[in-house]
Amino acid sequence: MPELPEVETVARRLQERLPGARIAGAEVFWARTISYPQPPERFVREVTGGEVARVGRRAKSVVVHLADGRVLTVALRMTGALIVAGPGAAADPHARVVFSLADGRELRFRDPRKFGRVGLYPGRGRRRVAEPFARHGPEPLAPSFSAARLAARLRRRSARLKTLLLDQSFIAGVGNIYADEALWRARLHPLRRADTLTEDEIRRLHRAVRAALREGLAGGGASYRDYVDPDGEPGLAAERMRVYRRTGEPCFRCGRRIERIVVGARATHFCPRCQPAPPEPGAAR
DNA sequence: ACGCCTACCTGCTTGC
DNA sequence: TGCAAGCAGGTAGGCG
Repeated sequence: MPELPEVETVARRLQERLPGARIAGAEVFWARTISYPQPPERFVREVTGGEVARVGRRAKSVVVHLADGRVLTVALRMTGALIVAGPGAAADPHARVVFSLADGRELRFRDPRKFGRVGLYPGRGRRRVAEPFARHGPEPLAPSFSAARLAARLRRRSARLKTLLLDQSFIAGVGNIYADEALWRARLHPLRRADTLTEDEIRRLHRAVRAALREGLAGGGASYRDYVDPDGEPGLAAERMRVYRRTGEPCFRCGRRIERIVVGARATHFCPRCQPAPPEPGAAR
């Protein structure tokens, strides 16, 4: 699933080739992909004529900043991909939204499972449209995301660590894969309650989240199967995962077999020795 | 605030 | 070999 490192990688690749491009038209093949504005015809009308200024990322969304200040947001969700196709490229049966660029290229949003969302929002300032990232938490890789800041947020919460890491209003950009990887790095059990962490454990978690995301980023965001970059190239395989989907395989740190449990309906992988169970009720093994 | 559930979706894997 | 069931999970929204 595209999480922060994958989305950031996509955004950087697009930043290399999209700025200056003018959107000559758009076609929507799956109406529900458009989150705003509605109906899709209005989205098409309003996006047409836009010029790409730069491409960035917020949370797990690619954010295309247009020259007039509006932003085109693309939430890749599970299987979404943004592809830059040259003139004459074969049609893609999974394309949900296709932007034709004035230079003859196409920017395609392909998304087999149709979970992804594309929106066009006014820039800051005027208008009272809900800002698309109003409820999102801090960016974990931002310099301002300090251990102290994380500590302050954790102390207020009693939820389980795994649940919190997946909560986009708590921290933006972490998904199921990097949540498990970060908890393994921090040697923290996924069911630990946030407000029970010691200062040292908080520091470990802070470091671990950032290290896991940075390593994913360094690998070109290659953590999942459906990933393709804007050239349509698949990422590297996910060999660097320490626990994710390694159920029954030995822990890289201690050799103990990795276990899989379900937390909040999400598959969760951890090492029962390195990540000791919380001494709370129901925390058997 | 939290946990739990359902819905949204389709492709891949698993099991018989 | 073929086919059906189940799994995968990001996020919104509803309920207790």
